[in-house]
Amino acid sequence: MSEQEIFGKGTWIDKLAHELLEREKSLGRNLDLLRVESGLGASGVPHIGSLGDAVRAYGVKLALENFGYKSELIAYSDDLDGLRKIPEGFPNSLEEHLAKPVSLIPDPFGCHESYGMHMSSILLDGLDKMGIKYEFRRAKDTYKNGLLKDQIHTILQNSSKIGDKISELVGQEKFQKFLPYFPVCSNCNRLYTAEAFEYLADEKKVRYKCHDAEIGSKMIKGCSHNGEADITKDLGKLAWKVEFAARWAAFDIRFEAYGKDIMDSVKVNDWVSDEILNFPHPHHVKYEMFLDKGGKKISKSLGNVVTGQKWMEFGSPKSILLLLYKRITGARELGLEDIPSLMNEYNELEDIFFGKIKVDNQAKLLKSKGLYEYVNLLDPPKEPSIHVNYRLLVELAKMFKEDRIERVMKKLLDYGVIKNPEPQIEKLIELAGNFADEFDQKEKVEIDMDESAKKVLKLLADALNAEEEPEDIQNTIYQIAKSNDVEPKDFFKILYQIILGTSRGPKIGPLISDIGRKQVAKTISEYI
RNA sequence: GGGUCUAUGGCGCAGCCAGGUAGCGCACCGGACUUUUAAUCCGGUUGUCGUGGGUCCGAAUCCCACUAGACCCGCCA
Repeated sequence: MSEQEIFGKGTWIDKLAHELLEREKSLGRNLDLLRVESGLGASGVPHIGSLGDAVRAYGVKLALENFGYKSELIAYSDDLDGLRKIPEGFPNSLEEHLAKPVSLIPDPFGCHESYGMHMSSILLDGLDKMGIKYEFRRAKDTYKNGLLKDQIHTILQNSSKIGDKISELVGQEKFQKFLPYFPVCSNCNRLYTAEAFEYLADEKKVRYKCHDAEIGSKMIKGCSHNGEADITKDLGKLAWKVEFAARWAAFDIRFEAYGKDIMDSVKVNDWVSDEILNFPHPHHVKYEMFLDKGGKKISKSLGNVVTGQKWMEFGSPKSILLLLYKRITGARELGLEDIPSLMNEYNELEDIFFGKIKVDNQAKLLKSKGLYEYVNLLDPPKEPSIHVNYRLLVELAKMFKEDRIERVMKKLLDYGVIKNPEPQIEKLIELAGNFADEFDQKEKVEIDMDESAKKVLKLLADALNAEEEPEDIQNTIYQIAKSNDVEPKDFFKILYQIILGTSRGPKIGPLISDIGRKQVAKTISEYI
């Protein structure tokens, strides 16, 4: 690393921003405002990967600002995207809206103006909760207001050249025959069924015919309508192979990250941007998809979505930011079970940042500190927060289901983990508690009990209910079992099953007094 | 057909992108505590970093080739 220069805060984000700046300088472009873009996608439930695209773009914006340039993040919702599949958990009534742009489909939950806005707002809400600032734009307004009209015009005039290039670059021959523009059929409101076959350049209109089309594995009926669409104001959209390019040129975008699944589209769009629209394409970075634990791509229409909202039930917003900023390369299998280690890793980074943990390697020290700053959106706290190991919290939360916050807090004070009950710890207990409830729901164990065991349980319940606190609960249990010819070993097992739902657990005497002996007595009596 | 990623103790992974003492969790072993088990705490063992070359004072890390697996694209977005 000696001959390697280190940029900014030493993370991949800084390196990327540096590359971007070098490129812009060599292109000789105006550097007054460097726009970065993130696409949102409004047809499926936005998962952590969609969030990642925007969060990382925002990171680049921060890095650019840190280098002294003005930058802004455009969050672009493609709400003219047609609905192709009904996502898991959505009503089948959506069937009639298949192939329609998502912004023209009513919100099945009735809380937003359209299906598309419902989906987008889930993502925007996630971004808001993480403190990401953005400028929101949407496809519907973009096309309606004719913001892309010049680019569409140029693209359609060059459509045969583009069609040939697409065929050459990615082997798709479709656009040698049809225009890379999908009008929304003015008669039935459907996209994709209307095939554009001629561009009337003087009038800026495309002629189309609405016919049956295969979307996914489904046949969508067209309405046979013959129509013309005005590209300056009617609804319709460019095919993806050329749409990015039009947007980049129109919005003056200098950076956009992309997932590897759309690599080919980006390749084509870069060419269109450079050669047809005469706008040097934005700088890119490619990232791998997040996979679920089985190695499958997280799909918006499958049930394996991890949304930001779901994540934040268990982990802090910073744990997501850490996940997304720690690296960008490499395929990653991701699940909610990764939250505990990320929560702890954040604490470790904070300790490094505040010098509580020594790191010898200077480059690594810089990088860790830099990462911590990015996770805090380059506005790190002045004081370290109070650290409590997340796994410990989960263990404690498993024990206390009632009055959880209060009881776990008391334990933490007893253990000397914290000195005072703080509101921020309450929040942590809440998160860890949710985690414990979600992942520790052991299937109701069939408890194997004979009559003598029940008798002993009854005796124990009575003892626990007595006004006088038994001196030594552990010993009391042992004695009761022994004097009634029940193996203490088996009896302990039964108690763990009743109290914790497992066949083993922490030492039972203290456990019972922690939970409250009357509470335990009550629980036990339900089994007698 | 095109492309990308992955390969690191028994298992699951981090470290690689900007080279400098190979790390973590689980498992395992020992100890402490325990009137049982477990939990907890302390300590410990476990590695030719997929194969072969190259660059370098120095490679898990960078470059090239190869092998195996996974995924994406070749509908649409």
